[in-house]
Amino acid sequence: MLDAKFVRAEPEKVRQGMIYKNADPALLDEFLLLDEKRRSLLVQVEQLKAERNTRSEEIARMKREKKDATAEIERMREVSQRIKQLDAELDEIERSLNSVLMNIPNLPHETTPLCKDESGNQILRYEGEQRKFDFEPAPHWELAAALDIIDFERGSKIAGSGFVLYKGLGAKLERALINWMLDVHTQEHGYTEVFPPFLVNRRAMTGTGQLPKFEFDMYHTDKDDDLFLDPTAEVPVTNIYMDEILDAKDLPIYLTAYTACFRREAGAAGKETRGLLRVHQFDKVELVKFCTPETSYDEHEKLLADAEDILRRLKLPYRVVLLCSGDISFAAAKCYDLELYAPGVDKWLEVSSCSNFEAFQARRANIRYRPEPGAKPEFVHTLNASGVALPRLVVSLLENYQREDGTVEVPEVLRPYVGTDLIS
RNA sequence: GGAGAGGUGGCUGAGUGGUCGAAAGCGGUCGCCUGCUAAGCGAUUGUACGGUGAUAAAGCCGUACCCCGGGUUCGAAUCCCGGCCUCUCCGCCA
Repeated sequence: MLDAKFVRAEPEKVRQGMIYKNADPALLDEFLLLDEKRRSLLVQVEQLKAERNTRSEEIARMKREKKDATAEIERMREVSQRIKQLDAELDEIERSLNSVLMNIPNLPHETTPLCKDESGNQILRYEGEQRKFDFEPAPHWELAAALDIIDFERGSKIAGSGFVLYKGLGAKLERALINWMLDVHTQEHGYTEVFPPFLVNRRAMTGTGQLPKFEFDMYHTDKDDDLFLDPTAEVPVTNIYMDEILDAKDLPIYLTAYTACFRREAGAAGKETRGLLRVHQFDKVELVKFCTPETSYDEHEKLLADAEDILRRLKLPYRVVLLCSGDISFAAAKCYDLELYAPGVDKWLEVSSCSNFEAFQARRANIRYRPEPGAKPEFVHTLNASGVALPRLVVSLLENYQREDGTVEVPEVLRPYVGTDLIS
């Protein structure tokens, strides 16, 4: 969330940012009104409480001196009643205030293009060679079915549409990609591997910004547990340091994690979701960084490079897109997308979002650091990138590495992990 | 799942209704001392919110916070209820 003091001091900046992020600025007006109310009520309650405290001391003194305090106690009863009333009112206002603030998005960074829809996205560059085919490239679902490495029908049978059963070398390819990506990030990019819970509680989900706005997008266990399935490893990993004060000398912290990711993707169906393009459960290797505000935009560029490195080593054609204000997520200030080309479906597929959240998540999750010993704690900046998401990577890989006979070559870097150079 | 113990400041740990934002120690910061290091001496040392200060800072004032949420009471770290978490023992289980 945004800093309430900042919102109060610079409402017009907030309003502009909200408009460009397609948020309703009425929320801002509501905030300002409630904030005003809260402060005037707070002053009243605190005065009464100050009175209660001094009179309470007085009563204690009288009792010690064995004097009769009945009259004083009688008057205190009224004061306490009044406090109880005002406290209840205040509590309600604070609840609404908080809920309003939680629904105000992060503001776009100055380098994020301002535009209300995706037409403002900027394709920064194309990388890698587009393969020239001398035959018609098949879509991945045909390749996978013929090779018997992915069984879409049986996945649906046991869980529902959007759930995939990998089989044989398909399963092994999935595992190989996960292991290889983790190895690259830990051994060459300086990340520490973590393996977090796949379910998280409401607090964690709120910390990274998925809640309260997007509850409907997530799988949720019953009311007794009130747990959510990770939609991305960003959630458990970013919240590792929830309510902690980190030491400045430990920053930046680089973490990488594999998790399965679960998304309801409600309402999505049809052509865009065929095969592996959009599924309810998928694997992903995630990169998460915690750093100081001064370094976060440098770290953001490095993060992008780390994610890109995966695609480069696999020798797949991709492009880098700078997202505009209207297309970046609720919690992000700036975001690059990496899109892989898939010749079988002839599409650019998003396989990574590389975002800087600045202090937005840290403020919600209460993740701070002490710039130097004795100094006041400040909020860290958090960043994350997919490094990368598997299904669409597999799509691009199968479709780019296919041969005319329907077999698929294994990219060189993966051969030690898959144990073969050809899927046939 | 059953039985028990417990959750207090950055950490350890005292505190069973008013004089407690909380003893003591450790750690941190500043100063002194010391040829260096270690030790020693003195002082200081939580956070949030609000008021005032010029909706700058310092300062000053106030309120809240002893796991969380309720309750009892004129008054709660302390008593009562619910929840969460940790530990020990038993049971169950991969």
